[in-house]
Amino acid sequence: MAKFVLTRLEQKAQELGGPLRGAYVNCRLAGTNYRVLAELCRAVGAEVPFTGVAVGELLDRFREALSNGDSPLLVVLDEIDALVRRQEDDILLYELTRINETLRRSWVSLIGVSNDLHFKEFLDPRVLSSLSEEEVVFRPYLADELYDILSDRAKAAFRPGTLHNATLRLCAALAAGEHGDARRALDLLRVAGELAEREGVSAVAEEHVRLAQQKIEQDRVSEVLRSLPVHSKLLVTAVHSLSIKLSDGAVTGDIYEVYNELCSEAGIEPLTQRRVSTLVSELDVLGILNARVVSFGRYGRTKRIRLAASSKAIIEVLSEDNLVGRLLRYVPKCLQQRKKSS
DNA sequence: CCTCCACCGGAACGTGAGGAGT
DNA sequence: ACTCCTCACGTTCCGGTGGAGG
Repeated sequence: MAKFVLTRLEQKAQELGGPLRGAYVNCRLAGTNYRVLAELCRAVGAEVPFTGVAVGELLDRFREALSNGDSPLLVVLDEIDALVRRQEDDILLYELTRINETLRRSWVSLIGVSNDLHFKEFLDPRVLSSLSEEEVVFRPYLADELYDILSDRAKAAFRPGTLHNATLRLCAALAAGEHGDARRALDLLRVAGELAEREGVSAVAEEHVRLAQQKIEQDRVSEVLRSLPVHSKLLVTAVHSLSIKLSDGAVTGDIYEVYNELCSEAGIEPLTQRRVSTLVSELDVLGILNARVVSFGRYGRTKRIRLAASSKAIIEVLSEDNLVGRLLRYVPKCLQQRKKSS
């Protein structure tokens, strides 16, 4: 969205004869200060390597490339909160807000986009004050608005009569229920359309939308599972094999034990429990696992971990991996012992 | 009310890969 | 060839903690 406005703005500026350059960076995707800055450099035509140069050096190059051109630069930092979160190192934002003091012919405008309304609390006060901030809050789309957007697009993409009103309403309602994300609603409609087409039916029904929703989620999960590093795959395998016996979720200790067994079975050096703990948290965020801190009082405090992805998807995707695949049917020793003792 | 379990999760630090500049 | 950068991924160390049981 911000991207779209940015290109429109550039066009408009062109028409009016006041050149304007735009740079769009998604901070969460970029990941670090360095890479955000590197993208900004590229946007103004300075070639930089993806690693290897000091941040200060990048800043110099950025500054130089800017003062060579004489059109102002509009910088859009999407998901800017990702940049601010890891405290202490908001040098980049600080420098950006002060960069105009050293430029003569051009200047920089900064737009930060964030879904988190409170991210400003984490900002360095110096940054906050020099950002003569103007705040615009967009609320998420409501179902009705999504419906309007959808039916507008649908006119172009679907033949008349192939799309029921109720179908559109459902797409809009489902997407509004999540985060009011228009892209999500459009995806839903597109996939539902594809499903109906594959079935050879003439109209997209509500049922297709529900199927589409499932399919989108399944595809996402499979994709994530596939691209996981070995240790994470082993962890998922461990949780999976434990979930068969322990219906109400295993705890960190159990999982780490099984994970260790799997590692020696695969001939891999196991990671520390601390490391495993953060991997589990990451898998939680990705929606593969479900980890919740629980306390058993006297008997300690730990995380209860269970599968969030379907067992079917896990077996399907992980058997593609020839190292992890053959461990899927492995029955952990500690489970056998437990069966005897109970 | 205090203890103490079984971990949690922050912080600092180490290592090796990928690359620039000289 | 050598020094200097960043980043990803791990390890080590350690203070913190909810609540059952004494």
